[in-house]
Amino acid sequence: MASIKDVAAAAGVSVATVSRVLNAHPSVSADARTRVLAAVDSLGYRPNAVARSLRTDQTHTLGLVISDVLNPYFTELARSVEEEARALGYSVIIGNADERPDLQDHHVRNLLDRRIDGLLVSPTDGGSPLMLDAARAGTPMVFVDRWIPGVDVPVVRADGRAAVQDLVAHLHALGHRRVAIIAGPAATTTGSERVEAFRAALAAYGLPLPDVYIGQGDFQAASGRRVTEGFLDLPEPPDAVFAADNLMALGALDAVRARGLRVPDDIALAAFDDIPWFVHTDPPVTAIAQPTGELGRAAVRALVDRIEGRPAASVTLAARLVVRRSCGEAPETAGIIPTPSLPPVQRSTT
Amino acid sequence: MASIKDVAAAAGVSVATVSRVLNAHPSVSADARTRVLAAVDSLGYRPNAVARSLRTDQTHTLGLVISDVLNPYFTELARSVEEEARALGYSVIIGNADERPDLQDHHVRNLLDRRIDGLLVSPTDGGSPLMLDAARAGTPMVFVDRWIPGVDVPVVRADGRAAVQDLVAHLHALGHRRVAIIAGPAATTTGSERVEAFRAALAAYGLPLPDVYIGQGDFQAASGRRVTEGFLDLPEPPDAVFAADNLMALGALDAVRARGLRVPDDIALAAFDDIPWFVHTDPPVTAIAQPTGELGRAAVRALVDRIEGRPAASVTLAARLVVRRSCGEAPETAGIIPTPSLPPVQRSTT
DNA sequence: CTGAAAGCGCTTACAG
DNA sequence: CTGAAAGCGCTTACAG
Repeated sequence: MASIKDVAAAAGVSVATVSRVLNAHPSVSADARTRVLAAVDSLGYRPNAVARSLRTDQTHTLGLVISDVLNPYFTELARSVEEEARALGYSVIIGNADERPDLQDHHVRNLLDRRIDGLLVSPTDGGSPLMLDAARAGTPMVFVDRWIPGVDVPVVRADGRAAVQDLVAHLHALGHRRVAIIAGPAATTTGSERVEAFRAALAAYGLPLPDVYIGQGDFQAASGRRVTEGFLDLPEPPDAVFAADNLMALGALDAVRARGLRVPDDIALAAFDDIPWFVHTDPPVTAIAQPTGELGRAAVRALVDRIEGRPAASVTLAARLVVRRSCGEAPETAGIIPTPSLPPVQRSTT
Repeated sequence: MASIKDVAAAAGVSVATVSRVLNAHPSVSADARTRVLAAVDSLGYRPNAVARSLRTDQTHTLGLVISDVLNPYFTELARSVEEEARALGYSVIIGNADERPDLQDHHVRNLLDRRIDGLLVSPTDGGSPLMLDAARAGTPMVFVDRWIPGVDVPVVRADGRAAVQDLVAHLHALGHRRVAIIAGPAATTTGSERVEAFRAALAAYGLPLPDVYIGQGDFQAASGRRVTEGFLDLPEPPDAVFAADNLMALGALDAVRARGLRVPDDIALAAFDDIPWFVHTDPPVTAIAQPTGELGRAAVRALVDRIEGRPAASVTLAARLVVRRSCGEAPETAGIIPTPSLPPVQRSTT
C-alpha cells in the first residue's frame, strides 16, 4: 500500500506538501497541487486513517452500544444513528450487548481502546465502573433510549407516559380489568419506567397491578414466552398483557399460540415499540410507537455537539399509541388515537 | 488519558518493559511485572489501539459490508459474524449499503482507509472498481450470501435450488399454475439466481414464467408493494407470488391487504428467507430458510484463515423449505418438508 | 509557498 | 532480563 512518502517521491515534493494538498491547506502552489494529485491518482494512494488518528487524536468515529441488534427497534435506531453520523462526517462502530452487562462492558472497553471520539449508549444495566469512569473522565457520551440516573450525561429518549395512559384507557374501554405487564429488567430505565407508567395509569381507573401480574422479562423473546406461560398458569390469568418491548410480545404470541388460545379473544396483547410486522400479525398488534429515527438523529447531534465543544442538550420526545386489533374490537376507537402529543421537551444539560 | 510513558514512569521501568508485560512477553522479571501491573491498575491505563495498529500493521478488525441492516436476514447474519469474530479475537465494523452501490463504495473505502484486516461483503451490485481492485491487490476478502462472478474470492452462501424445487412442488400440488416472482436486482447473484432456480423448477412441471410475471424489485419493502400492485392490475393476475426476500414479502402483504384481498384465498405468497415473525403473520408465511448463523460463522472462519495465511475455502450450505399456510391448506404437506438436504459442498478456492 | 523535523503511542530487533 | 532507539504514517508549528 502506497504511503505518503511514495506520493511525495512521485510528485517531487516533501511529505508536508502532500499532506497540505490532502487536507486542503490554502498555501500550496497550483503546480505542486496538480503534481501531487496526479501522483495520488496514479498510485491509488489512500491516506492511512490509523496514522492520521494517532497524530490528530481524533478518529471521527462514534461508538454505539446497543442492547440487542436483533431487536428491530434498535436496528432502526442504529440505522438512523449511522445516517446522521455520516451526514456530519463521522463513522459509527456498533457494539451489540445482547442484553448482557459483560458484553456491554466488552464493547465499551473495545470502543474506548480504539479512541472513538464519543460514545452513544443505551445501557443494559445500571452501568459498570468502566462506563461510569469514562463518563466522569469526560469522554463525550450521550444516553439514548435507556439511561443511567445520577450520571451527568445528556439523555435522548421518548416519554411514553401519555401513550401508556392512552393504552390503559383503550384497555379499560374494552372491558379489560385484570391487566398484566411483561417488564424489562428493573436495572434498566425503560424496564422500570414502563411498569411505573402502567401502574400509574391503571391507578387512575382504580385498577391494581398486583405482583403476580408483573412478569420479569429481559426484553428478549424467550422471556416473553416464559412470563406469558406463567400468566396463563395462574388460577386467575390476566385478560390483557402489555409487553414492554416488541420481542417479548413475539414471545407472548408464541406462548398463546402454543396453548391453542387466541388473541384477543382469550387474552389481549399490546406492546411497547411498533414495528412494520405488527400490521400483518394475527391479529395486528396494538403498540406504542416511538419516534425512533428522530431519537437516533437527535442523539448523534447531541453527541457531536459535545465532541465539537458545543453545549449538548437532552431531548425528550413523545411516543404515541397505535391502536390495532390485539386488544379487542371497538369500532369507535379504531385507528390512531390522536394523542395530545407532548411538545418536545428540551432541557439543557452540558 | 495515561500513556505507556506514564506507566513506565510510575513503575520505574522503560516503556519497552511495560510493552513486554502487556504483550505477555516471557522475558520480564516477576518483580518488574508486578510493578508494571500495579501502575497500570492505579493509572487505569489502557493501551491505545490506534498506536498499536500503526506499529503492528494489524487492526484485529473485520469489515462487514451488507446490503441492508433493516433486513432481519442481514441483521442475523451480522450478529453471527460479530459473535464468531469476537471468539477469534476480532472486532467487526459494519457498513450498511442500503442496497445502494454508492453507499457500498463509501463503506468499502472507509473500511479500507481504516486498514481493517479483512473484508466480508455481500455485494449490492457487480462490484465497483474500488472493490475489485482491493480484491486483486490482495486485501483478504470473502463474499457472503451474494457474490461477484469472476473474482478470485471465496464465497460462503446457501444454495436454495432444492428448496425452490420443493416450493414449486408445493405450489403445484395446491393447484397454482399462474405463478409469479418478485425478483431482486439482476446485478446481484441472489437477484438472478433465485429467478433462474424458480424458472427451472417451474419448467419441470411444464409451467412457464412469462416476463409479465417477473417483477423487478430491489429487495426492499416498497418495491414488493409496487410489483405486487402491478401483478394485481394484470388482466390475468398470478395466483401465487414468490418474493425473493422477506422485505419484499412484507410489501406484498401490504399491497394485498390494501386491495382488501386475502392470502392465500385470493393469491398465494411465499418468501425467500425465513424470519420469526412469519409464524405469526396472517396467514403464517411459507418460506425458504437459510442456515444464516452458520453462514456468518463460516464466512468469518474463511476470512480469518485468509488473514492468518491459511488457505480459505468456499462453503455452500443448503436452504430448506418451511411450509406454513400462505400458499393454501393441504393437510398432507403441512409442516416442514424434509428436504433431502444437500450435504455442505466445500470447494477450495485460494 | 515549501521543507526539515518533531512527535502522536506504541512494538521490537539489537546490545548489553 | 532490560533499556535506548528506530520506525509505523501521518500533521503541523517553525524557519525560510
